[in-house]
Amino acid sequence: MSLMQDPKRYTVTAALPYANGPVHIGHLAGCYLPADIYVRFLRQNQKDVKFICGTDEHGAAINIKAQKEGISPQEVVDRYHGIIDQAFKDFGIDFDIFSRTSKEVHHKTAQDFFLKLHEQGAFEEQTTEQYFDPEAQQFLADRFIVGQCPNCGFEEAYGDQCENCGSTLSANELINPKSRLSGSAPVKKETKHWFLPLNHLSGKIRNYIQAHKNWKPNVYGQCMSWLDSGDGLQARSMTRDLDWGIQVPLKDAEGKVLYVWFDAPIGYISATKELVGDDWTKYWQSDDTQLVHFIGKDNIVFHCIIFPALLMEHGGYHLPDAVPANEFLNLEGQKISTSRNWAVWLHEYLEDFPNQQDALRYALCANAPETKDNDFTWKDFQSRNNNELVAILGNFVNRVLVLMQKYYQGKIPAPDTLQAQDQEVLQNLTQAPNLIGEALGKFRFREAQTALMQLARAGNKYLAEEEPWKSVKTNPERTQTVMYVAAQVAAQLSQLMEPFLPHSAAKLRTYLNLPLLNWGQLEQQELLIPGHTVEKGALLFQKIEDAAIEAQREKLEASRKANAAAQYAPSKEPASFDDFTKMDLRVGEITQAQKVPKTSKLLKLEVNLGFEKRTIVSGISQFFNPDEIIGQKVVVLANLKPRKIKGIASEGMILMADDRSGNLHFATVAKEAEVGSTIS
RNA sequence: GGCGAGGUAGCUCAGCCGGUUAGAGCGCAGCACUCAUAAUGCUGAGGCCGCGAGUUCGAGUCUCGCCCUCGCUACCA
Repeated sequence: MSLMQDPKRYTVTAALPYANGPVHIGHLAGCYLPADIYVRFLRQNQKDVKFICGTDEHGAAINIKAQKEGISPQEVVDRYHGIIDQAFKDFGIDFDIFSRTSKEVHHKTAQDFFLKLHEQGAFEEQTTEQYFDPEAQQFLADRFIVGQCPNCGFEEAYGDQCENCGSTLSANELINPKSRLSGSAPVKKETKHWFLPLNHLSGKIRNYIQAHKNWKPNVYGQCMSWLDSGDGLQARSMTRDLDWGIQVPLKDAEGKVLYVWFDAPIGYISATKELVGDDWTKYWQSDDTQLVHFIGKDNIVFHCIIFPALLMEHGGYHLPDAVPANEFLNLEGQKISTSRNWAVWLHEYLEDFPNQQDALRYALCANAPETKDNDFTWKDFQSRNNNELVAILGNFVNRVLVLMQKYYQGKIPAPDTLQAQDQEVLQNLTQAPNLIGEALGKFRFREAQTALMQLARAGNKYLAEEEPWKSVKTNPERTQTVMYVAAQVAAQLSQLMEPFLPHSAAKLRTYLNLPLLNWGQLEQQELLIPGHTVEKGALLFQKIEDAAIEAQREKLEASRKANAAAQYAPSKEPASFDDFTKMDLRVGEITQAQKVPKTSKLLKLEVNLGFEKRTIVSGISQFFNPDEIIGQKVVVLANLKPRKIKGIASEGMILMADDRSGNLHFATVAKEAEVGSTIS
């Protein structure tokens, strides 16, 4: 989506951060930094733009966090809203509004939106059985149920996933489920919910997506993948049984709230209302507005399919024009993980590197995961800062300021006749705004920032070739010309840096006594007229020493060690001898093995137990080839109730050792043990 | 297993509506310079463009198959 279409105004949103934790560099690189750069660029172009964000404060995870810490959900979201808001301010992420979904205007907006859809008959009511806590008298969201993981035996698995083995679960699969509210055993009870059927919209959605073939391949591809998937688009429940969130505005909906994924994107709309009042419709319901959603790749489906579907059903809305989703940023080769504390938190970064937010902005933009997952390393961060920001950009500016002071007491000299090389540099200056602007219009932030840096490189090259420190002794007129040209480069940099490095750009402009100019004005060559005075200034960027980098790596290393230590599965509850004797454990021998078609983990085994042969389906094919395990002696749980897996009746279970890396090994017996032997 | 996105110099990444000798930054090796945070500039070495077929006068660039990484999804009792 380029600026060429020249819409009347822009609505730019950045994904609402979830208010149950602080934000880290992955969030910044993937979403907020590119959004901020884009918006600063639009503003510098005098565009009518509203940059919208805020915290997403509903949903079960916040409830849980509150319970864990013994405080109210409101206290949780208040705390993290504050931390996140401050972090964004510190990094210069310059929203027009940073709101929150707990605001009244949002509750009202979301409820009205829901009611409109309801009146239009957009929802299907469905009654299903859900777990209900009789003691707390409420239905339990998946995350409110704990129980034993059917995969790994972990006792504290949640109803949506097991944090020990990482598998995705449904609450019905948990063994001995317990309510996290009261600790009591939940009962199944019927409950009604409002589903948005997406299937009848699939044609419209497909047309909408296909009208945007220019979207990034990762975004377009994932949308089409959803539309083309075998089952098509499924109906999704837009409500939940929960007491934290936005009440479903219907009579028969006591204790039910809007699903966070319904309410969160509407938060963009509410925040716009809060910001501009009745004018909000211009930013959401007018086709001469360009609507851009910056998100991470985890949000693609919601922003490209579900949210547009909601807007379509409601009617009257302009649909998103661009969704420049980034991929993920890894940290030192590993996935960023909040729970494993494998992250660089923004607020902590600033404690360690005060006033160096532009260094991080620069490094993250230079290495942004625009087309694929990227890796952030502290060493790369250091070299970006030291070799590029300090050595190329900062150094060039400093050279100019120092020479200007030394030769002309800060007064811009009048140029003599411009030679070819002077004109070439000046021409570079007039072309740069377009070059950078075009890249930004296409959401190519790395490319844009590289073009900016090229200008500083050109400045250094120009000084090295013209050597004003030599000519000053022999040819004052020539020196004046060279310094005049060099000063123009510094001036242009102070303007073009603004979207990327706003703090340093502002500093530089004060050194140069320049205001922030419109992007359109930057094509004029003479930003600094002869006679204009510039200040002595100071260094724009600081070098980052090895010790500081080492300290950060040690911090991560500590997390790594803590994680490794915690990786043993926790001990289980005591069991009685009776419990144990219920298990019929036998020695068996694998006599046949073959892959189950269309699965990645399953092997169909035939196991000889001596008195009979059993068919057992086992999820081990990622660790063993069928051929290799024929003849393998194994321990079999023989009296496990048979169960059909992928249409095959599995009559027992092979016992496996599951190590801390998740590798499986056979629990086995001495070779001479006879098949069919009992184990006790 | 299905779907999607990637696999290009030691590292991080561009390039891909097919077209002469494949690019950038960092790192590395030389040289030059000293105004500058020992900063800068120049030159150079370094690439079976994941593997194998095919289409074409011509393929990182298109088609098919395979391998690897990441994501979604099915599956593990």
